[in-house]
Amino acid sequence: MGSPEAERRKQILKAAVEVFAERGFHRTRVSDIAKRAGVAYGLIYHYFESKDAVLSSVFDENWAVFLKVLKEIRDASDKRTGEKLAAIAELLIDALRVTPALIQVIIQEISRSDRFIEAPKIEAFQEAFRVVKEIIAEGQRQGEVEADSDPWVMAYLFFGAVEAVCTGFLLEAIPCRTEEDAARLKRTVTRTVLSGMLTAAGQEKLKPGHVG
Amino acid sequence: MGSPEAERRKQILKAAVEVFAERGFHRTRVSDIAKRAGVAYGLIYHYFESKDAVLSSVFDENWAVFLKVLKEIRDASDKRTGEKLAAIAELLIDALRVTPALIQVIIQEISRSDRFIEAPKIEAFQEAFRVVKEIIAEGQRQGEVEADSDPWVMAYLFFGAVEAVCTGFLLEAIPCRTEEDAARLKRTVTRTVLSGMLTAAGQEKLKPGHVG
DNA sequence: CCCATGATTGACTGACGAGTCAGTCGACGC
DNA sequence: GCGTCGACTGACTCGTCAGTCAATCATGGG
Repeated sequence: MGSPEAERRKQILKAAVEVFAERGFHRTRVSDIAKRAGVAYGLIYHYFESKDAVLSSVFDENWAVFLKVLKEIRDASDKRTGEKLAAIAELLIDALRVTPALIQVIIQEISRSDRFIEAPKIEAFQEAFRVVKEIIAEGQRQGEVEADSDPWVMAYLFFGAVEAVCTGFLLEAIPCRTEEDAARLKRTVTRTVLSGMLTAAGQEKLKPGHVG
Repeated sequence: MGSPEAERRKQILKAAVEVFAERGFHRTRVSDIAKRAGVAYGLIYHYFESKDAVLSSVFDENWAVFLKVLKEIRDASDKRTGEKLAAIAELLIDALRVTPALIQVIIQEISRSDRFIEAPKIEAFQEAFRVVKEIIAEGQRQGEVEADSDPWVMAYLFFGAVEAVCTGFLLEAIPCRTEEDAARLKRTVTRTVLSGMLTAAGQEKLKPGHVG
């Protein structure tokens, strides 16, 4: 369970994610976070430098985990390119169903928003894109991905498509409550996005359902 | 050129788009807009109800134009599904090159951001998605688009992919300064995204370069 | 039992910036 | 010339938080 200090910290971050998702970062007051977490106003400043730092921590700590998994997928030698990309899409769709508020905060308050333009967050985002680009570029070398498209652009297309689905879900335009919803969504996303990127060779031997 | 009043209004909106793109909506003060437009602070309030109303006008007026073109594309009886979707992608990529600041503001400050969750903007966005969905659904009826994927989800995938490319450009990760850049980008986007959605039949007779 | 250390509290302050408004200026009709 | 009307000005007001800090409480060690 970690030290009681670490628990308090988590408790505050959890509350912050909730209220950020509900009202947006700018409209939530620090007092809202404190109220939701059941702690005094001032305590927030015992654990965090500023309101911005709270949002930053939400992002940094979760994005690091995401990046780690992303790199594991990239380096999995037993997976083909299509499977790797499908795994990423599935990872994100699962995350969406399990922790929608967190995904919403990351999408709405960080990837988007003026804050975006700020320094180290861009770098963190780019790193994820870079990993996807590397998977795609490797796939091109293996003849599994269309060779004459820019892997950077494809990486953006891939991420963007998945992100849009997340947004659609958050807007309640795309249902994804149940396992079945999620499975169907994964199938549509992987089939549509991947079959546009993979060559015929790249589509062989994929698990049924991934493409086709 | 319109009445001098209308010109003043445009002048303020133009300045607003510029500073919103540079600093983000929340970080720009009304005085920044006034300074950039070369008018007095108070004049902003002669033409607009509030700072929010300025952003709202930026969106409303430009989105209406976009929607109009979108519907024309949908209703063009001389175009096949693939061509229609390609036309939309090309429209957006051109807009990106011609008015990057405007696109940035629409993406960052409206489609994203907490503001999003607010009332009539969602509806406006959904309307665009709906038009794309209608194009796709019609394509499915014609046998030009994969029949067993949800047209809504595909519409989101399509838009999201294009939007991500715009974001990549704004981040300077994807170059799109010259005509050649734009042409290459259009080709990659249409080829990748469309070939994932279209059936073999739907890919026949497309202009070379669109898919393939 | 007492003190020290650090978590915890919440009333308070100070800055910032949206929106107001009393007044100026220039054009135009009479 | 003179008055009116509306564009235009920018100093000021006023609410809203982010962030501070002095005081309190819980603990564990001596």
